[in-house]
Amino acid sequence: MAQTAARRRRTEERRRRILDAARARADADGWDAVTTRHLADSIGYTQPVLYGHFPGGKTEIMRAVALEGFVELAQTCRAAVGGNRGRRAVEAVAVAYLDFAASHPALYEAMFQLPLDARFAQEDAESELREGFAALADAIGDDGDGTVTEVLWAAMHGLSLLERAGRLRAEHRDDRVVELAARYCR
Amino acid sequence: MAQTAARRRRTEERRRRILDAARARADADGWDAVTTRHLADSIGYTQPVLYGHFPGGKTEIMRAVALEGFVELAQTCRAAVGGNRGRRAVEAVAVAYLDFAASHPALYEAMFQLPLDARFAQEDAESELREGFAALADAIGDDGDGTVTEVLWAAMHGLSLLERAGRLRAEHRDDRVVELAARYCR
DNA sequence: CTGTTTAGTCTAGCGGTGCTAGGTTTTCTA
DNA sequence: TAGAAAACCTAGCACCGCTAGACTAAACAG
Repeated sequence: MAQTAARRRRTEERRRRILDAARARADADGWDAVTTRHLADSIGYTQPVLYGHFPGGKTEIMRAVALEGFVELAQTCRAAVGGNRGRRAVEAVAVAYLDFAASHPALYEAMFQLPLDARFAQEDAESELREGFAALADAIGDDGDGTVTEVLWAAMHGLSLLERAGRLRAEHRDDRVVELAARYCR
Repeated sequence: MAQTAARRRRTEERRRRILDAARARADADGWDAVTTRHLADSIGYTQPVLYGHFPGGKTEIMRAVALEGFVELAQTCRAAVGGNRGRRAVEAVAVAYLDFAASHPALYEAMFQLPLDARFAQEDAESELREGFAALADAIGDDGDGTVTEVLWAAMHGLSLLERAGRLRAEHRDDRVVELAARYCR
């Protein structure tokens, strides 16, 4: 039985290594470069071992990475709001959000862009996602039905993606944040 | 020489069929379902023929489709603005933009999400993209340096993507448009 | 009309992908 | 220590984007 626990520990540890390897490779070279063969190589095993940990294959691995991303993003947004209120809060959360997306491109991509199962958001990630949403709503003091928060979220999401795609002028990033905050405080 | 013209016409026609087939298949089943083999089949030729028309392969085909999308989107936005001014103009353009993205998902994906060459936007599509951007700027009467227009564009872009991903409440779509227009008129 | 060049097209194949069936080895249990 | 169970690997499937080289049809020159 003691060995069983050790085994479980090893399993858990290897699961971690798979996710870390996937995330590292994805951040470096994009998700296309994350292949099951490379992933298996990087943990010192062969392909089928991956499927013991993630029966759903590459898709499930990406899902697991994305899920961690939702947790981190919600925490990041909460921390950014801190004691700020009104315009300051919106600016802080916007900066934090854009920084997060910019500094973890592959993670953000897994969270929002990859064709993961559509029902994904409604299950595991739902609570994490809602937590992040609530952080946003608090930041702008949304006391309505959440419509304003949805629009703010969409704006930050769009800014993240267009910035990364190089379609917005990088030198105007701060201006955009200011502009955004001015239009969404209260 | 007359035959040469006929040949060119046939070439042009086949190029059209390739693009149409790609776009149709992509809209139906996503870009992953657009394979060079299926594409060749659907025009009645074999794979290498595609590379005679698009030496860059699948990527170049997607690029060509995306380019047409930029033209259509710019026209759509211009038409939507029409004689409207202020808040009405923003609402009209937002509705048109979101409708466009929703009704041509694969086209929109090719335009903004697929990992096409980064320098893509700076070349062919630049003028079309700028045209669409100008239409937006006009709609909101942006007389500044374009920062506001960038933020509005990002908001619409984000709304499009989050809506399609099923992460916004579909029944609140009109509310979001109203909210958006209220915050970006003037 | 004939021979030659050129353009168009196909066959076959490369290296890569995600994924898996089935046999082998290692580890744990009794 | 013998047998059961878990862990792991080999080998292979069907598919992907893409291309070299052979073949055929059309255009041209004499």
